[in-house]
Amino acid sequence: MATFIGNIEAKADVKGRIFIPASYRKQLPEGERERLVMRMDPNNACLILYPEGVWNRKVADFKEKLDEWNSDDQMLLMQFVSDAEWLDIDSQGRVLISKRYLQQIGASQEVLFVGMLDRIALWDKAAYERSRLSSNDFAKRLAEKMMKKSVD
Amino acid sequence: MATFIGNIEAKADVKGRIFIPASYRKQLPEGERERLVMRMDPNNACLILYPEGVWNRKVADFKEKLDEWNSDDQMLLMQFVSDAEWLDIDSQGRVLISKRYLQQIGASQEVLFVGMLDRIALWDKAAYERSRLSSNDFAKRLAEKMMKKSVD
DNA sequence: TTTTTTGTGGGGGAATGTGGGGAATTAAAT
DNA sequence: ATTTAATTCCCCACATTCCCCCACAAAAAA
Repeated sequence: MATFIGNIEAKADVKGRIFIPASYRKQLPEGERERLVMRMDPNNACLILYPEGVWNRKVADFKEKLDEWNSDDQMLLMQFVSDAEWLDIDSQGRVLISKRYLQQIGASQEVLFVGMLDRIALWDKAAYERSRLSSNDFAKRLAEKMMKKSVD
Repeated sequence: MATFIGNIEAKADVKGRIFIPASYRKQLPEGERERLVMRMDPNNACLILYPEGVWNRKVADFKEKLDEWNSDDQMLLMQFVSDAEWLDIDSQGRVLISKRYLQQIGASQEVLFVGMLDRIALWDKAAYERSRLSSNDFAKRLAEKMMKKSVD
Protein backbone atom coordinates (compact mmCIF):
# COMPACT_ATOMS: atom_id res chain seq x y z
CA MET A 1 0.00 0.00 0.00
CA ALA A 2 1.06 3.54 -0.65
CA THR A 3 2.73 5.44 2.13
CA PHE A 4 2.33 9.13 1.63
CA ILE A 5 4.88 11.20 3.48
CA GLY A 6 6.39 14.63 3.22
CA ASN A 7 4.89 17.98 2.42
CA ILE A 8 4.74 19.56 -0.97
CA GLU A 9 3.77 23.07 -1.93
CA ALA A 10 1.37 23.69 -4.75
CA LYS A 11 -0.68 26.49 -6.17
CA ALA A 12 -4.35 26.64 -6.91
CA ASP A 13 -4.86 28.40 -10.22
CA VAL A 14 -7.62 30.92 -10.86
CA LYS A 15 -10.05 28.15 -11.62
CA GLY A 16 -9.40 26.33 -8.39
CA ARG A 17 -7.44 23.54 -9.99
CA ILE A 18 -4.61 21.97 -8.07
CA PHE A 19 -1.91 19.68 -9.31
CA ILE A 20 -1.55 16.44 -7.40
CA PRO A 21 2.19 16.09 -6.87
CA ALA A 22 3.55 13.44 -9.16
CA SER A 23 5.29 11.69 -6.31
CA TYR A 24 1.93 11.05 -4.72
CA ARG A 25 0.16 10.18 -7.91
CA LYS A 26 2.75 7.58 -8.72
CA GLN A 27 2.10 5.87 -5.44
CA LEU A 28 -1.58 5.42 -6.17
CA PRO A 29 -2.34 1.84 -7.13
CA GLU A 30 -2.83 1.15 -10.83
CA GLY A 31 -6.44 1.78 -11.69
CA GLU A 32 -6.91 4.24 -8.87
CA ARG A 33 -5.31 7.16 -10.64
CA GLU A 34 -8.51 8.52 -12.10
CA ARG A 35 -10.06 9.91 -8.99
CA LEU A 36 -9.88 10.44 -5.27
CA VAL A 37 -12.33 10.97 -2.49
CA MET A 38 -12.09 14.30 -0.74
CA ARG A 39 -13.49 14.97 2.69
CA MET A 40 -13.55 17.95 4.98
CA ASP A 41 -11.61 17.22 8.13
CA PRO A 42 -13.94 17.68 11.11
CA ASN A 43 -11.16 18.77 13.43
CA ASN A 44 -8.86 20.90 11.38
CA ALA A 45 -9.17 23.38 8.59
CA CYS A 46 -7.98 20.98 5.97
CA LEU A 47 -9.25 18.54 3.39
CA ILE A 48 -8.40 14.86 3.43
CA LEU A 49 -7.80 13.05 0.17
CA TYR A 50 -8.34 9.31 0.12
CA PRO A 51 -7.30 6.87 -2.56
CA GLU A 52 -10.35 4.91 -3.63
CA GLY A 53 -9.27 1.71 -1.97
CA VAL A 54 -8.63 3.37 1.35
CA TRP A 55 -11.95 5.12 1.24
CA ASN A 56 -13.77 1.89 0.44
CA ARG A 57 -12.17 0.16 3.36
CA LYS A 58 -13.22 3.01 5.58
CA VAL A 59 -16.79 2.73 4.39
CA ALA A 60 -16.78 -0.99 4.98
CA ASP A 61 -15.51 -0.39 8.46
CA PHE A 62 -18.38 1.98 9.08
CA LYS A 63 -20.98 -0.44 7.86
CA GLU A 64 -19.61 -3.05 10.14
CA LYS A 65 -19.50 -0.94 13.26
CA LEU A 66 -22.60 1.17 12.82
CA ASP A 67 -26.06 -0.24 13.19
CA GLU A 68 -28.32 0.35 10.24
CA TRP A 69 -31.39 0.56 12.48
CA ASN A 70 -29.93 2.86 15.05
CA SER A 71 -30.79 6.43 14.26
CA ASP A 72 -27.80 7.91 16.08
CA ASP A 73 -25.50 5.71 14.11
CA GLN A 74 -27.17 6.69 10.90
CA MET A 75 -26.82 10.34 11.73
CA LEU A 76 -23.11 9.87 12.21
CA LEU A 77 -22.81 7.99 8.97
CA MET A 78 -24.70 10.62 7.10
CA GLN A 79 -22.62 13.42 8.44
CA PHE A 80 -19.42 11.61 7.66
CA VAL A 81 -20.41 10.85 4.13
CA SER A 82 -22.06 14.16 3.39
CA ASP A 83 -18.86 16.13 3.68
CA ALA A 84 -17.18 13.96 1.12
CA GLU A 85 -17.10 14.02 -2.63
CA TRP A 86 -15.42 12.41 -5.59
CA LEU A 87 -12.62 14.30 -7.26
CA ASP A 88 -11.76 13.45 -10.82
CA ILE A 89 -8.14 13.74 -11.80
CA ASP A 90 -7.82 15.45 -15.19
CA SER A 91 -5.43 14.50 -17.96
CA GLN A 92 -2.84 16.88 -16.52
CA GLY A 93 -3.04 15.25 -13.13
CA ARG A 94 -5.03 18.02 -11.50
CA VAL A 95 -8.18 18.06 -9.43
CA LEU A 96 -10.78 20.77 -9.41
CA ILE A 97 -11.83 21.74 -5.93
CA SER A 98 -14.99 23.70 -5.61
CA LYS A 99 -14.84 27.20 -4.28
CA ARG A 100 -16.73 26.45 -1.13
CA TYR A 101 -14.27 23.85 0.04
CA LEU A 102 -11.32 26.02 -0.77
CA GLN A 103 -12.91 28.76 1.27
CA GLN A 104 -13.56 26.43 4.15
CA ILE A 105 -9.89 25.67 4.51
CA GLY A 106 -9.05 29.31 3.95
CA ALA A 107 -7.07 28.53 0.83
CA SER A 108 -6.28 31.47 -1.33
CA GLN A 109 -3.47 30.40 -3.56
CA GLU A 110 -0.69 28.63 -1.79
CA VAL A 111 -1.65 25.20 -0.59
CA LEU A 112 0.26 22.35 0.93
CA PHE A 113 -0.07 18.62 0.45
CA VAL A 114 0.85 16.74 3.59
CA GLY A 115 1.33 12.98 3.55
CA MET A 116 -0.48 11.03 6.27
CA LEU A 117 0.59 7.50 5.36
CA ASP A 118 -2.55 6.07 3.77
CA ARG A 119 -4.09 9.43 2.92
CA ILE A 120 -3.17 13.00 2.08
CA ALA A 121 -4.12 16.23 3.82
CA LEU A 122 -4.55 19.45 1.89
CA TRP A 123 -3.96 22.68 3.78
CA ASP A 124 -3.78 26.32 3.12
CA LYS A 125 -0.07 26.87 3.47
CA ALA A 126 -0.27 29.67 6.01
CA ALA A 127 -2.94 27.85 8.03
CA TYR A 128 -0.72 24.81 8.26
CA GLU A 129 2.20 26.78 9.58
CA ARG A 130 -0.01 28.27 12.23
CA SER A 131 -1.37 24.98 13.44
CA ARG A 132 1.95 23.20 13.66
CA LEU A 133 3.11 22.52 17.16
CA SER A 134 6.35 24.04 18.30
CA SER A 135 9.05 21.44 18.04
CA ASN A 136 9.31 21.28 21.81
CA ASP A 137 5.65 20.58 22.33
CA PHE A 138 5.72 18.18 19.49
CA ALA A 139 8.61 16.15 20.78
CA LYS A 140 7.20 16.06 24.27
CA ARG A 141 3.73 14.98 23.34
CA LEU A 142 4.90 12.46 20.85
CA ALA A 143 7.20 10.93 23.41
CA GLU A 144 4.35 10.64 25.88
CA LYS A 145 2.16 8.93 23.38
CA MET A 146 4.74 6.52 22.27
CA MET A 147 5.66 5.69 25.85
CA LYS A 148 9.17 6.92 25.55
CA LYS A 149 10.01 3.95 23.44
CA SER A 150 12.61 4.74 20.83
CA VAL A 151 10.58 7.30 19.02
CA ASP A 152 12.52 9.78 17.09
CA MET B 1 20.30 -5.63 11.04
CA ALA B 2 22.76 -2.99 9.98
CA THR B 3 24.74 -1.17 12.64
CA PHE B 4 25.90 2.17 11.37
CA ILE B 5 28.79 3.68 13.30
CA GLY B 6 31.52 6.18 12.63
CA ASN B 7 31.49 9.44 10.74
CA ILE B 8 32.35 10.04 7.13
CA GLU B 9 32.86 13.30 5.27
CA ALA B 10 31.21 13.91 1.96
CA LYS B 11 30.46 16.73 -0.42
CA ALA B 12 27.19 17.92 -1.90
CA ASP B 13 27.62 18.80 -5.56
CA VAL B 14 26.04 21.82 -7.22
CA LYS B 15 22.82 19.93 -7.82
CA GLY B 16 22.50 18.93 -4.20
CA ARG B 17 23.46 15.33 -4.75
CA ILE B 18 25.36 13.48 -2.07
CA PHE B 19 27.13 10.20 -2.28
CA ILE B 20 26.12 7.65 0.32
CA PRO B 21 29.39 6.25 1.63
CA ALA B 22 29.90 2.79 0.27
CA SER B 23 30.55 1.41 3.70
CA TYR B 24 27.04 2.37 4.75
CA ARG B 25 25.43 1.32 1.54
CA LYS B 26 26.91 -2.12 1.82
CA GLN B 27 25.29 -2.55 5.19
CA LEU B 28 21.83 -1.94 3.82
CA PRO B 29 19.92 -5.20 3.49
CA GLU B 30 19.61 -6.65 0.00
CA GLY B 31 16.60 -5.09 -1.68
CA GLU B 32 16.78 -1.94 0.39
CA ARG B 33 19.55 -0.31 -1.58
CA GLU B 34 17.27 1.58 -3.90
CA ARG B 35 16.01 4.18 -1.53
CA LEU B 36 15.98 5.61 1.95
CA VAL B 37 13.64 7.69 3.99
CA MET B 38 14.96 11.06 5.07
CA ARG B 39 13.52 13.04 7.90
CA MET B 40 14.31 16.42 9.40
CA ASP B 41 15.40 15.99 12.98
CA PRO B 42 13.04 18.06 15.15
CA ASN B 43 15.67 18.80 17.73
CA ASN B 44 18.87 19.24 15.84
CA ALA B 45 19.91 20.82 12.62
CA CYS B 46 20.43 17.51 10.90
CA LEU B 47 18.67 15.02 8.69
CA ILE B 48 18.04 11.43 9.67
CA LEU B 49 18.29 8.70 7.05
CA TYR B 50 16.35 5.52 7.66
CA PRO B 51 16.70 2.26 5.81
CA GLU B 52 13.29 1.25 4.51
CA GLY B 53 12.84 -1.54 6.99
CA VAL B 54 13.60 0.63 9.97
CA TRP B 55 11.24 3.30 8.74
CA ASN B 56 8.47 0.79 8.14
CA ARG B 57 8.78 -0.55 11.62
CA LYS B 58 8.51 2.96 12.94
CA VAL B 59 5.38 3.59 10.94
CA ALA B 60 3.82 0.36 12.11
CA ASP B 61 4.55 1.38 15.66
CA PHE B 62 2.79 4.66 15.07
CA LYS B 63 -0.27 3.10 13.58
CA GLU B 64 -0.52 0.83 16.53
CA LYS B 65 -0.21 3.45 19.20
CA LEU B 66 -2.01 6.39 17.66
CA ASP B 67 -5.76 6.45 17.26
CA GLU B 68 -7.02 7.27 13.82
CA TRP B 69 -10.06 9.08 15.20
CA ASN B 70 -8.27 11.19 17.74
CA SER B 71 -7.38 14.55 16.34
CA ASP B 72 -4.42 15.14 18.65
CA ASP B 73 -2.95 11.85 17.64
CA GLN B 74 -3.44 12.61 14.00
CA MET B 75 -1.78 15.96 14.36
CA LEU B 76 1.24 14.28 15.86
CA LEU B 77 1.31 11.74 13.12
CA MET B 78 1.05 14.38 10.48
CA GLN B 79 3.81 16.43 11.90
CA PHE B 80 6.11 13.46 12.20
CA VAL B 81 5.47 12.24 8.73
CA SER B 82 5.35 15.60 7.01
CA ASP B 83 9.02 16.32 7.50
CA ALA B 84 10.02 13.12 5.82
CA GLU B 85 10.53 12.12 2.24
CA TRP B 86 11.68 9.25 0.11
CA LEU B 87 15.17 9.50 -1.30
CA ASP B 88 15.95 7.47 -4.37
CA ILE B 89 19.49 6.23 -4.63
CA ASP B 90 20.73 6.76 -8.18
CA SER B 91 22.85 4.37 -10.17
CA GLN B 92 25.96 6.05 -8.82
CA GLY B 93 24.85 5.54 -5.25
CA ARG B 94 23.85 9.14 -4.66
CA VAL B 95 20.75 10.75 -3.27
CA LEU B 96 19.34 14.09 -4.34
CA ILE B 97 18.43 16.25 -1.38
CA SER B 98 16.18 19.16 -2.09
CA LYS B 99 17.49 22.64 -1.59
CA ARG B 100 15.16 23.43 1.21
CA TYR B 101 16.36 20.59 3.39
CA LEU B 102 19.98 21.36 2.72
CA GLN B 103 19.34 24.91 3.77
CA GLN B 104 17.57 23.82 6.90
CA ILE B 105 20.61 22.01 8.14
CA GLY B 106 22.81 24.84 6.96
CA ALA B 107 24.67 22.62 4.57
CA SER B 108 26.71 24.41 1.99
CA GLN B 109 29.14 21.88 0.70
CA GLU B 110 30.86 19.84 3.33
CA VAL B 111 28.56 17.39 5.03
CA LEU B 112 29.11 14.59 7.49
CA PHE B 113 27.45 11.21 7.75
CA VAL B 114 27.20 10.08 11.33
CA GLY B 115 26.23 6.51 12.17
CA MET B 116 23.49 6.10 14.76
CA LEU B 117 23.23 2.32 14.87
CA ASP B 118 20.00 1.61 12.98
CA ARG B 119 19.98 4.93 11.16
CA ILE B 120 22.28 7.61 9.82
CA ALA B 121 22.43 11.30 10.61
CA LEU B 122 23.49 13.84 8.03
CA TRP B 123 25.02 17.06 9.29
CA ASP B 124 26.62 20.12 7.91
CA LYS B 125 30.19 19.47 8.87
CA ALA B 126 30.76 22.77 10.65
CA ALA B 127 27.41 22.63 12.42
CA TYR B 128 28.24 19.22 13.75
CA GLU B 129 31.51 20.37 15.23
CA ARG B 130 29.77 23.24 16.94
CA SER B 131 27.06 21.14 18.53
CA ARG B 132 29.33 18.45 19.85
CA LEU B 133 29.69 18.46 23.59
CA SER B 134 33.09 19.06 25.00
CA SER B 135 34.57 15.75 25.92
CA ASN B 136 34.33 16.63 29.59
CA ASP B 137 30.65 17.35 29.47
CA PHE B 138 30.12 14.31 27.38
CA ALA B 139 31.82 11.95 29.76
CA LYS B 140 30.06 13.43 32.75
CA ARG B 141 26.60 13.35 31.34
CA LEU B 142 26.99 9.93 29.89
CA ALA B 143 28.13 8.64 33.23
CA GLU B 144 25.10 10.14 34.95
CA LYS B 145 22.72 8.54 32.50
CA MET B 146 24.24 5.15 32.71
CA MET B 147 24.51 5.17 36.48
CA LYS B 148 20.83 5.96 37.00
CA LYS B 149 19.76 2.68 35.61
CA SER B 150 21.37 0.48 38.15
CA VAL B 151 20.95 2.86 41.08
CA ASP B 152 17.26 3.70 41.07
C1' DT C 1 51.17 -1.41 -13.09
C1' DT C 2 46.56 -2.93 -14.09
C1' DT C 3 42.01 -3.60 -12.51
C1' DT C 4 38.14 -2.69 -9.72
C1' DT C 5 35.58 0.04 -6.75
C1' DT C 6 34.34 4.56 -5.15
C1' DG C 7 33.37 9.28 -5.77
C1' DT C 8 32.35 13.70 -9.04
C1' DG C 9 30.54 16.25 -12.77
C1' DG C 10 27.52 17.58 -16.57
C1' DG C 11 24.25 17.19 -20.92
C1' DG C 12 19.94 16.28 -22.70
C1' DG C 13 15.44 14.34 -22.92
C1' DA C 14 11.34 13.19 -20.63
C1' DA C 15 8.20 14.23 -17.12
C1' DT C 16 6.17 17.69 -14.21
C1' DG C 17 3.95 21.82 -13.21
C1' DT C 18 1.43 26.14 -15.00
C1' DG C 19 -1.49 28.74 -17.82
C1' DG C 20 -5.25 29.74 -20.81
C1' DG C 21 -8.92 29.03 -24.60
C1' DG C 22 -13.21 27.66 -25.19
C1' DA C 23 -17.12 23.87 -25.45
C1' DA C 24 -20.70 22.06 -22.44
C1' DT C 25 -23.43 22.38 -18.47
C1' DT C 26 -25.90 24.55 -14.83
C1' DA C 27 -27.96 28.42 -12.47
C1' DA C 28 -29.81 32.82 -11.96
C1' DA C 29 -32.02 37.08 -14.23
C1' DT C 30 -34.76 39.41 -17.49
C1' DA D 1 -38.15 31.28 -23.19
C1' DT D 2 -33.96 33.79 -23.80
C1' DT D 3 -30.08 35.95 -22.13
C1' DT D 4 -26.34 36.36 -19.13
C1' DA D 5 -23.26 34.74 -16.06
C1' DA D 6 -20.78 31.32 -13.62
C1' DT D 7 -18.97 26.87 -13.20
C1' DT D 8 -17.14 22.55 -14.87
C1' DC D 9 -14.40 20.04 -17.96
C1' DC D 10 -11.52 18.84 -21.83
C1' DC D 11 -7.96 20.19 -24.74
C1' DC D 12 -3.42 22.21 -26.21
C1' DA D 13 0.92 24.90 -25.46
C1' DC D 14 4.81 26.06 -23.00
C1' DA D 15 8.72 26.58 -19.20
C1' DT D 16 11.11 24.43 -15.94
C1' DT D 17 12.79 20.91 -13.22
C1' DC D 18 14.25 16.60 -12.48
C1' DC D 19 16.41 12.29 -13.40
C1' DC D 20 18.68 8.98 -16.31
C1' DC D 21 22.76 8.13 -18.48
C1' DC D 22 27.52 8.43 -19.75
C1' DA D 23 32.23 9.85 -18.98
C1' DC D 24 35.90 10.30 -16.14
C1' DA D 25 38.89 11.29 -11.72
C1' DA D 26 40.58 9.36 -7.67
C1' DA D 27 41.43 5.85 -4.60
C1' DA D 28 41.95 1.13 -3.27
C1' DA D 29 42.92 -3.54 -4.31
C1' DA D 30 45.19 -7.01 -6.96
